[in-house]
Amino acid sequence: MSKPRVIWWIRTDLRLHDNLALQAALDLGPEAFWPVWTWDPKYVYRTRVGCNRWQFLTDCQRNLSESITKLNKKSKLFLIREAPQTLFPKLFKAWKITHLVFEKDTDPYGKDRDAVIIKAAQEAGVEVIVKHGRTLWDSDELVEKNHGKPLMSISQVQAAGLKVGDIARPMSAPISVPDPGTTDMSFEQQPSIPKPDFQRDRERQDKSYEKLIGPNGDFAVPTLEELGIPAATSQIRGGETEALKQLNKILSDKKYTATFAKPDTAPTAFEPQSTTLLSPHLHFGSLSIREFWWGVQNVLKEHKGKHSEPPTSLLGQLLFRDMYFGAQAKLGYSFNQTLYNDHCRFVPWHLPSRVDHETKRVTGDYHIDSPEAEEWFQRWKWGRTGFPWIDALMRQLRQEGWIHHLGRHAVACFLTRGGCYISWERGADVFEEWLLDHESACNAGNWQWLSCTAFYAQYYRCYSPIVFPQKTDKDGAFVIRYCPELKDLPAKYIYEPWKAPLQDQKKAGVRITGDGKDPEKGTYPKPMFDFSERRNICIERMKTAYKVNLYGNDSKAIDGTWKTLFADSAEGPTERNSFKDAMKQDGDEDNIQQDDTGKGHEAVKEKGEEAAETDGDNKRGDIGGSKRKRALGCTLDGFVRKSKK
DNA sequence: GCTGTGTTGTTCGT
DNA sequence: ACGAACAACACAGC
Repeated sequence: MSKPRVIWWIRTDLRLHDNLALQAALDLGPEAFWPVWTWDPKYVYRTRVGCNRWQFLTDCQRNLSESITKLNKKSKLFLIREAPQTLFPKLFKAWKITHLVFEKDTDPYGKDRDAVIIKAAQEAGVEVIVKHGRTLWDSDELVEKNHGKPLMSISQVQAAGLKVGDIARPMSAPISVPDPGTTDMSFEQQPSIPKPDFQRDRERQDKSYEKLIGPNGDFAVPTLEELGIPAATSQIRGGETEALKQLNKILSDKKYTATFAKPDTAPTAFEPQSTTLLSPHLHFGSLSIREFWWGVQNVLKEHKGKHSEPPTSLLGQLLFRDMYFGAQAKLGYSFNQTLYNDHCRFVPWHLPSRVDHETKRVTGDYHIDSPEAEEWFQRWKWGRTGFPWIDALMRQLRQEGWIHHLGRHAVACFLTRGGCYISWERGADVFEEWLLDHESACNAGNWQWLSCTAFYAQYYRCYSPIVFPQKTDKDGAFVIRYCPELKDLPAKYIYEPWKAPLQDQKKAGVRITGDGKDPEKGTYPKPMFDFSERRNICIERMKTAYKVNLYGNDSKAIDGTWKTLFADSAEGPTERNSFKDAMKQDGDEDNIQQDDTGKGHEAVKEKGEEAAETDGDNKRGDIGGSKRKRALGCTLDGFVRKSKK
């Protein structure tokens, strides 16, 4: 038998340290060894990824490629611009591959894709080696030890984890890698079909597929320029080198590491942030979860005095991550949506997802059942709600790709059960696009947690956008950083600027006016509703939803007959009007839309959703951001661009 | 069936 | 600063 010719297929493990798949590949003693990344159109076009995460991903790829080259001048990350499903069969033949090695992926698409590749490899006589690696325990084993059920609580994770076994100690990075063999690419590239393109940030046509191995014929990592994506606005950078530096910084502060308690960290802190900022590295695998786990364990072993415990400790945070992976492992695609999800409570939120009942999956489009809710959603997304705490967080999310965990709680509660009564799936879509650390399992899980549809049920505990931030930031330094137009307002009004007398507004050079749709310079919008009124309405409705007690897989939830069960829970219009009257005091027109028929109101659609609904007539690039938002008569996007500077 | 606890609420009292 | 009431869910352990 000839010596192994091995492809190390990298997807979720952009690192050299503690890499089980890499080690398994090297253990084969290959005569030829290629580190390969396939440029999957599913990610390039069909996953919502903002400019900051594109930057972070390509940072990780470039850093890994450089690190490989340091080990062997002839080697690097071979980034090939084609879908793995069509590429690998050709590559197996052209490079005479004997083994394909990769880290086990966890999300439903990843599992489907890998099943296709494994089959193709077997047909080509290529041996496949799959190594679990990106979670503490293999999520499928965790489910098995949890009696075949999804992991829904931290105690279940701890119990099942004990049964699965010890968490492996991290391995160090290899000191050398074998030469690659031929890099002959004399086969046809299967053209990629870009439509529909979910990338709202894409400014120009994507060119990353123009040549199979890149514009210079060197397998290089694509630039944002090639992708047609504008420069990142975040300062946070990716790569294994960065990740290990950051981890060491955290671990060298032994007291911080040993006594970390999540609920006590401040969501208003910045530089340094009160949490580790390691989650994006866990997502892309530029940091090994075991390196993190055992690094903390080593500090705990030496620490004298009290240390924190799960679930609030650093290790507890990692356990929560495994919990969400363990829920998704069992529930599959349904975990990321309400309908057909038998563990997600059905709540008749506004703006619910459309579902394809054939595939039982969401289409990416949604029902605009209430124009008012759609407007609230847009104002939430673009940081123009008129609640400075919420707006500052949403602007931070967009600019930095990161917000503190408790900040995520605040905006998620506000959008769903504690304010807007809008489907958590709308919020999850926005987080998917903008978060550097977006992880589909954690995102879906946390949104269900915060919306009290799974994992958590105390819906009467509701975050106030005024009181909550005051606990850690009385003067609103955090708000002022992201809403600088409020910087000269007296501190006592910083979380409720609409209460500032006109004289104070004048002195501060800001007018609290307008509905956030077309903000004039020197203004900050009025709040889009009375918060305590909305909180009461939401809690009432949650109570009803809990009483009705439907889950996402219930036929009544799916076929729409749930409506009869919620008949007496309509919103009281009188309450709302009292707030609107109050807001008219200074003579400004109150523009909160009250178009109950929806007539004359052009629905705003997300780019990909629009394309998904129509039958593909849209030319790519036709659906520009500004055009899309003009449909609402709304120049929020204009505000966004301005604020980027 | 009862009781205590659950990573991360708010308001009001002392 | 701390504790209780608010109005009240789910689950584990007994």
